[in-house]
Amino acid sequence: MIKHDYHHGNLKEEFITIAMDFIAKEDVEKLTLKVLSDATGTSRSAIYKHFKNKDALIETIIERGFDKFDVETTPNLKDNSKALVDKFYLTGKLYVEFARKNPNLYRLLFGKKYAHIREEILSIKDEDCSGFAALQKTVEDGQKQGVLKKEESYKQAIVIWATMHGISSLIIDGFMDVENVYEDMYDTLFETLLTGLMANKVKIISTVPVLKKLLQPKN
Amino acid sequence: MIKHDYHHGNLKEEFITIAMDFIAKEDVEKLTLKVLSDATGTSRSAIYKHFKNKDALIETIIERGFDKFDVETTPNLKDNSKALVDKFYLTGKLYVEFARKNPNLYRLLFGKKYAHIREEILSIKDEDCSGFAALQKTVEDGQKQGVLKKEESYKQAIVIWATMHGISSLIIDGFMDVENVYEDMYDTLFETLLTGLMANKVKIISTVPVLKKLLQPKN
DNA sequence: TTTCTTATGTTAACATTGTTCACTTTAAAC
DNA sequence: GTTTAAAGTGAACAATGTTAACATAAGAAA
Repeated sequence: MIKHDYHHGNLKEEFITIAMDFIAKEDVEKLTLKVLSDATGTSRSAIYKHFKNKDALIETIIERGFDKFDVETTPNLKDNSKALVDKFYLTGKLYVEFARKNPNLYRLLFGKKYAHIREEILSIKDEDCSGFAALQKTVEDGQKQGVLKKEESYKQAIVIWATMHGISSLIIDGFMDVENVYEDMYDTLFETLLTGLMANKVKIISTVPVLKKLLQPKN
Repeated sequence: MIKHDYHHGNLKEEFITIAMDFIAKEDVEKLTLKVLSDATGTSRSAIYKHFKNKDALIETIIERGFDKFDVETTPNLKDNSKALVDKFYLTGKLYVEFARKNPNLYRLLFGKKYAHIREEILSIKDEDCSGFAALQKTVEDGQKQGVLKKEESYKQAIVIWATMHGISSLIIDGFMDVENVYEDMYDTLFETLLTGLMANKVKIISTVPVLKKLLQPKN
């Protein structure tokens, strides 16, 4: 007679941890209930005592994922000790680096497959707390300071996001072999973006080397 | 005794057609062998007489998909009757519109899930024929004409692609409700991109209204 | 302490998935 | 006309998510 460990303790949290660790290494598609039951030493149906179904676990993963994403990226935007363009530069870099370091999680958060779950989560969350809201607010600050062109802030924010999302996706989905030239690529991308967004006649201050060079007055 | 239609005729091509039609409406993930067998009135294993496995069918779909994509987008880049910036503007627009009209196919072509199949296909195809090569060449033309900044053409091409891929992905993956303001959004995006890429001192000609306005000399 | 209830686990079973295998039928080559 | 290979069939497999009936353990109630 095999002795079973009933009442594992904190099995629910353990499922979540294992799932997140798994996604850190492999694609969400490969995360099966068997993976979870094997890792916890439970049966394949044990999870249903803690989650309604697999999607409910995924939902939790997405929530945690967005928390992690927010913690690693948005604080920069709100750090007013930094020059405005530097905030954009650094936050953008952190964005791309998050995607590079957590490709499977990034795809889970920003891909199509679980869009229905994401939308449910984001509709509940306070919209003003989202990263995009912080981005848009920073764009508005930039316009007030005369650094950015006067334009609908929503549209400018989308342009910035699309740029960062684009380069991140190309990298993690296998279209670029940029392990080495990644920083160089990012600088070119950001220079182009910032140049396109900037207003003309204002002196802009930055402490980021590549931006200093870009922003120094020409002829 | 049921009479079976042995030797269907062109079942292989029919599988491909049905699969492409399916993807035009629903996500690749929902394309099962049962869908194909039901639609053709065959058994679920019939497909194995024409394709090694499901992935082999997907491979064919991806090949056809890239053909379709190339036909609908790249010819513009090679049309030298158009002004250079207009080529970029129009091709970019066609790119985003392709994604909007064929979201499931776009995701299949440019997503991660079947990246291994895509890479196999693209490694066989003549690289110089790819859309990216055409883009890079146009970038080089732009530099020669003094329209674009002198910069590594590869990097500039990546910047353009990332921008278009980013906005396309955001739209089709459910982050923007731009059914109405889509053209407006694209114009803003393109203006920003072009402004960032342009060289300074050259008069640039365009017949696209929004670009005319952008390019007319200021101050 | 004993009993009851509920949370939390188990096993067995199901439909659906892609896939393989032995078999059957048809078309065409000889 | 016979043979052969191409192109279909159905049964079976393992893996998937899921459900249902059952088992156990922990803690509240007696």
